[in-house]
Amino acid sequence: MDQLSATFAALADPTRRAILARLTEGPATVKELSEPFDISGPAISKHLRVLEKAGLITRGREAQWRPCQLDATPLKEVAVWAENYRRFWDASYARLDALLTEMKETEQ
Amino acid sequence: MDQLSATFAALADPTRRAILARLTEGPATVKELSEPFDISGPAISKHLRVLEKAGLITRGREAQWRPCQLDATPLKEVAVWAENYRRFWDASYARLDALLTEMKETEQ
DNA sequence: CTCGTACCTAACCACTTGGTTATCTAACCG
DNA sequence: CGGTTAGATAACCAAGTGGTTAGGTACGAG
Repeated sequence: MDQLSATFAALADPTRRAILARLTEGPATVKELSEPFDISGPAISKHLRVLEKAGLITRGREAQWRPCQLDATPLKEVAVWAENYRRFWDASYARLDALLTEMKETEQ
Repeated sequence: MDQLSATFAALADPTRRAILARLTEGPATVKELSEPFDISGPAISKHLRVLEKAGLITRGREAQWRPCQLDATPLKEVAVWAENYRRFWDASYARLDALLTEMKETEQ
């Protein structure tokens, strides 16, 4: 699985997006991350492994805690990818696009 | 499944992203979309249904053809979502963020 | 009407996913 | 040492995914 696919797949789950949102406030332990959710510890562990494999979090080791930290680098790729479609949702961008196309045509 | 999750899930497959990329060049029939891939028609149909359910394409009806057209609206939500994490990958944005936080603190 | 083309649905298969419970390791605390 | 806490792993299950083949529908051409 390529990097972008892994990132999109990781982001497809609301629980994992919520975990990422929580990590914007700073590092957290597995226990802390699991607090807001009504699911078991192992389920959280699985989500964290998916996030880790996608490169969205990094994990440390402090005594019996394994603190998680956000790594947003893959999200930059997501933003860049999505931006390539901006002209298809942004009307003003679409007009600019059409104008540039027209200019290119009259040029020839 | 919420809209954003459906969109991310749809984008997690490279074949579906390739279909979207093809559709930026204009509408296409199912046959045309399946050409570049070495998979069966029904497999393409399934991908198109996923994209349709995610609101990423719309489908028409022209005789025996079912032309597909890109609808990038959900991608705007993706871009907006990702942009919220910009300060975590963009160093200069992070410095600006820190500065604003500092200003807010001294304000009080 | 018949044939070919475009496309869909149905049924099936292997694999993955998101969850569970039960069990294990590792570290701190008395 | 023994007990508690944090967390991972294993085994299992139901549901979903991505693919297949077979067969059906709808339309245009001859």
